[in-house]
Amino acid sequence: MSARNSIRLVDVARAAGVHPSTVSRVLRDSDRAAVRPETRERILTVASELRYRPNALARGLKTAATATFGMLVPSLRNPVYSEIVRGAVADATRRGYVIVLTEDDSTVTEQVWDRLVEEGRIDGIVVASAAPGNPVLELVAGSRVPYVFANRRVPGSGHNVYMREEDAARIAAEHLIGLGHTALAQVAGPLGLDTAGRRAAGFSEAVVSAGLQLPALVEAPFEERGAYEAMGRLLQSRARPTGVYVSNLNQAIGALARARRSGLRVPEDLSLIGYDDDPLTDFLEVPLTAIRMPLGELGATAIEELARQIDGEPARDHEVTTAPLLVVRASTAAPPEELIPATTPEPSYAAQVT
Amino acid sequence: MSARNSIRLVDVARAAGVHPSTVSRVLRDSDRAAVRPETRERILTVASELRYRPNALARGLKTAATATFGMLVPSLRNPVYSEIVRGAVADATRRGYVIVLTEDDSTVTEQVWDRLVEEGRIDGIVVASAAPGNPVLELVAGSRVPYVFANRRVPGSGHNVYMREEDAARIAAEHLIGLGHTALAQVAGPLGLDTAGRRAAGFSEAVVSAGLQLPALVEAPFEERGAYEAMGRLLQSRARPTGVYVSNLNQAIGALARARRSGLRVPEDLSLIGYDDDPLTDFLEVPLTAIRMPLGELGATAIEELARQIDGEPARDHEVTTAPLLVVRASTAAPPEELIPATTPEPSYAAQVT
DNA sequence: TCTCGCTACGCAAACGTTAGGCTAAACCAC
DNA sequence: GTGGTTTAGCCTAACGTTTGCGTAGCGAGA
Repeated sequence: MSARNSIRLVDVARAAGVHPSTVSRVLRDSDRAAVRPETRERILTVASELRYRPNALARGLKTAATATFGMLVPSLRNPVYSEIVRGAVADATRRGYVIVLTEDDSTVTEQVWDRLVEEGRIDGIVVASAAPGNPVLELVAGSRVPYVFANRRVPGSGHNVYMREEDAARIAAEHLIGLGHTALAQVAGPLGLDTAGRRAAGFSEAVVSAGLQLPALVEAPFEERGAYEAMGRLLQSRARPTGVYVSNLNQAIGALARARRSGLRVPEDLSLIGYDDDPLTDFLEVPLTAIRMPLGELGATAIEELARQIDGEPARDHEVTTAPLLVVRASTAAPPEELIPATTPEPSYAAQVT
Repeated sequence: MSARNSIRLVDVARAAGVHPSTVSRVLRDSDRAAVRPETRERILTVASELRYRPNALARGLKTAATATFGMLVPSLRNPVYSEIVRGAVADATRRGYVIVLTEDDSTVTEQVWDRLVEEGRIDGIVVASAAPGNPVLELVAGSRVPYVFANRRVPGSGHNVYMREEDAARIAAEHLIGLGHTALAQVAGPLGLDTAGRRAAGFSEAVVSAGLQLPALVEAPFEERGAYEAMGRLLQSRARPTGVYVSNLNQAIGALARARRSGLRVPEDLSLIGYDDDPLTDFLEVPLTAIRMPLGELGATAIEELARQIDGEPARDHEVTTAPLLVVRASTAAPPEELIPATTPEPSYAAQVT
């Protein structure tokens, strides 16, 4: 048992000449408790003079609330999740919560879940690592801790906080179409992942509803090498696309590398539009036109929904409605053949050029 | 007070027909307690059948230990800190700890400190955001929670976990010198920061001890724009350098942009070597030769030192001795004039080419 | 004067563990 | 058979809060 140094409630009570319960009431109930203003004042000043801080464990034990949230992310290497975490941490801090963060690499999922949820360390949990087959799905179902699936939805769960992936894909499609491209394709992420699936569907739908052919789609893992190979397949196909939407930053980088190695100039021969904006993309070999998503807001909204559930409100889905932002850089331009239709106006969503 | 659903110690005790304290002893003391193997077995099976998990708050209240560490990082946007956090989280998980993560943006430092330390939520804290004037320095001094300064040292604290920044800078210097450069310079970070200062000193020292002139040094903040301008100043100086060491990834990117805009070819006219490796640097306009640091190990070592302090051992400094790794890419080459000395061998540290 | 109803606080029992001390039985040697 | 030592497990008091309930004291109405 380590050193117990700090001031306790009873110390404040003694110093103020009242019973501990009165101190607790003054400190908790704000001004609803029946206590003389004079007494209240005395307690308050004594508490602050002694620099009293309530012990979180004792309080938590009594109230069954820890003021702590858990958060599971698939990887901190991915700046997308760093940004979501930032938003969540900031919002949690504002609300008086702290966040326990773990990388959910599935070798430790269950162990970490026990430690956080079953041992009562947290009041709620943000799961950003949901994917088909992840054991966390069963764990969530078998418990009654407040929870939220962030970014990656779990269909039917009613606990999803997500962004407008389809909109993002549509904006990408419209950007390419607006530039005059008609031969479009996409490098998609693993379609089993909710986000990847929605981006892919959104892109296809936007292209088709513009009257163009269903764009070719190649599925690839969310990293450079997979997209490099996927891009290779796209470029070898008979109907070589002039505009390609790539579903993730790392993929975009791999795709860019492949285009270069195929001797294609970007954007002169091939337009590339990516997803997941990052400051670094400004400095790529070809600065990447990309869609910037409201990631911080996603994280904050996840926390907000947890707070709602803790307030006793029923869980619900949240769509983060802040519009995805088209950031036009150098990787997109008109297609090589001059096929630009006369009256295809640039769409009217917000666009920022950096 | 929210729902109390889970199995408690007394439930296990009742089911096993023993006193709660016996259950506690069996579960805690492993095999040192005086309890019949038969009884122990019964308790163990009952506990696991009921899926008993001890309540962390109650246990923590009693033992004054939370199995939780706090961690303060300056920014999660910086992948360097993401990587340190990854290492720390992984090691903490292995040791049975969880990590509460916060971005220390100094508007909330004190509030977060109170919440974590003064309210007794954590057993120790990793401070990766130490910088002169940061209020956390006083808070640490005024408390007796176990703590570690990671990455950025606080001189004289005896609680530092840090990497061989000087070595990294020396390796960079030797690489440039080995290529034949004699006109060297560096873009340094804010010299008040421990890491930046050591990198700068290490570079200068290595250059001077190779018999070359003290290299020019320009100080700039750790971001693209500052380095862009710093690089401008370097390039305008009379003795324009042919080899430049840049102290941080973002700075390197800014420096690269500036070189390009000055019409200089990298590496033909100017060699650039950076710090802080990142997968993305492979795909920059000019893939960046850089020094890769053992960031994950740094994070893990910080946790290890916290564990040591908790075991009652006196705090001490740790140098992460894993050698910085030179990753040679395309941004460094021999200087434009053929001045390569005949017998300057490439230094013998580990080098990886990607 | 007696009750009633406030006001302002005290009392004590929790919350779920852990750990020091104790006791009863069993064992051993004499 | 007695006394001393183990062995195996129970009893109880914490850890620092919160909170339902109890109750003095007081003024007011009858």
